[in-house]
Amino acid sequence: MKPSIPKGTRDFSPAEMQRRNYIFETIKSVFLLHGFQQIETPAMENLSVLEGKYGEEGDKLLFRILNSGPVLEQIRNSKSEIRNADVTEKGLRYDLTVPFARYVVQHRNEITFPFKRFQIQQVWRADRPQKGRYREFYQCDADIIGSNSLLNEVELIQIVDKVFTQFKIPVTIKVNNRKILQGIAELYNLKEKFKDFIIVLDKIEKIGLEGVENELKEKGLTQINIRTVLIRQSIARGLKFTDGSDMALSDINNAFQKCESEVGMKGITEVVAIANTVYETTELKNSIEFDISLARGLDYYTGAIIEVKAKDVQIGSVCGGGRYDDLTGIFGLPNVSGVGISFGVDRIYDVMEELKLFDALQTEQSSTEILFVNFGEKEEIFCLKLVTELRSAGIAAELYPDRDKIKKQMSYANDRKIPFVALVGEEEMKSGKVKLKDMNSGEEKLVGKEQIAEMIGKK
RNA sequence: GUGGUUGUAGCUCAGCUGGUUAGAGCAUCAGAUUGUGGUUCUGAGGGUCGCGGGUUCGAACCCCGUCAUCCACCCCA
Repeated sequence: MKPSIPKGTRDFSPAEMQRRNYIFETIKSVFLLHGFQQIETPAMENLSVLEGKYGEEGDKLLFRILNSGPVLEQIRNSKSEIRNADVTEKGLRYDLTVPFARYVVQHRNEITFPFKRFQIQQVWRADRPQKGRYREFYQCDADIIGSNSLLNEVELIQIVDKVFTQFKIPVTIKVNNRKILQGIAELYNLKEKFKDFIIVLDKIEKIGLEGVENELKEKGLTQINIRTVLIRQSIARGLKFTDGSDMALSDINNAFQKCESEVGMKGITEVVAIANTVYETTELKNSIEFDISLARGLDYYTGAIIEVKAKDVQIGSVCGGGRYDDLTGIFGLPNVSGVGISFGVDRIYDVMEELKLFDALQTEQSSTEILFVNFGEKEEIFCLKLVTELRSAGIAAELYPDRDKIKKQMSYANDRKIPFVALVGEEEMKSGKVKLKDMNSGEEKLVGKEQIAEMIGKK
């Protein structure tokens, strides 16, 4: 049998893990710096928790877990009708936000609000794999729940900027607001079909405003309306703006005002407030861009939405998030608003590799600083004592476990990029010295055991 | 779910218009070097050519099917 792993999953070898850990640790340290607390939730959730939270497409991409045990046999043998719930009642988590909402409701009495939590775990999607798209991948989420303040949005933007600055990945932070999109939907008389509408609007960059309107018409989604004239001008002019210019925004705001779209105006106010606070308080290293076509597919967003795209790398977004006003409501805890962002570690990895950002990082070296060559029974005991001493002094040391040829043991040290090798044979044991070899220079020196730490630059 | 790409040694690939024992580099192992790696030299092992069927005197190569892979659409981290 040829061994293989499921479609869209990957093994991570030591070299990759070192790089991945660097990414995890960097993100984690920024989260901690901002006062977030870590939690974990189970890989699987009850389907009732997951279903209907991610839109129609999301439901299709849920990994469902087959019920185990006698149930399966029963189903196979039964001639009666099989209900969905008999076959599967659990699913792998699709993101970290929905399980978090479930967690908050379940633990509401233990939580002090506003609750700032972060979570670093895998999620699974039954998508077709392709570039930058996997069926199992990690998300690093930071959410603030139980606070309506827009300062939270500001903080998330700061975190995003900080993280990608540390990675040296140039990014564009795109922002928009679902309330603005709702406002536009109102002007187009599309209030009822909001979901369909934003999916079409999302394509504006590819097919243009006219393309969007044509597609809306084709789908019978729009009615000709004087208001549309007003809004289409504003949209066309305000597709994007960067770095604080709010010209285009005020344009759209005017349209909202004339048409009395309260949500729309609220959305504009929020975007402007967030932008102003960011610019007043923070020197961003990356550019922030208002993009009216930014929609995001997840159903639960209601306010600010954020998406981060790496410049010069085509890979979709590396980070995304937004505000959800009533995600906990479905689980029985209404009126709790939250905002969050999610970093896609696997895509960040791909981007860093493409931009050759790992080259500058020392990720190849083994953690072991010194290897003791194994010469035989007596030497083993002698060396093991030394190894133990070195370890208690905080030096990563190991003894080669088998009495293999020296050549093989040296190759082992070399392959693992262990910088020092200690050779202790009969002669050395007699003299109480250790022959220390620097693997980079090839130099060898006889030293006393108390000098080892010094020699390998640990003192 | 729709469209396309590619499947040859552990890895990366070559293999002419179908023609005899299917090759290379890297990796592995052994030796040159019985207390020394990374360099060099010598040698060795390793392949149902994704799988199944068909055409043919003859198929890695052509045809059909199937599976896998990667890429694009959709959607997304």
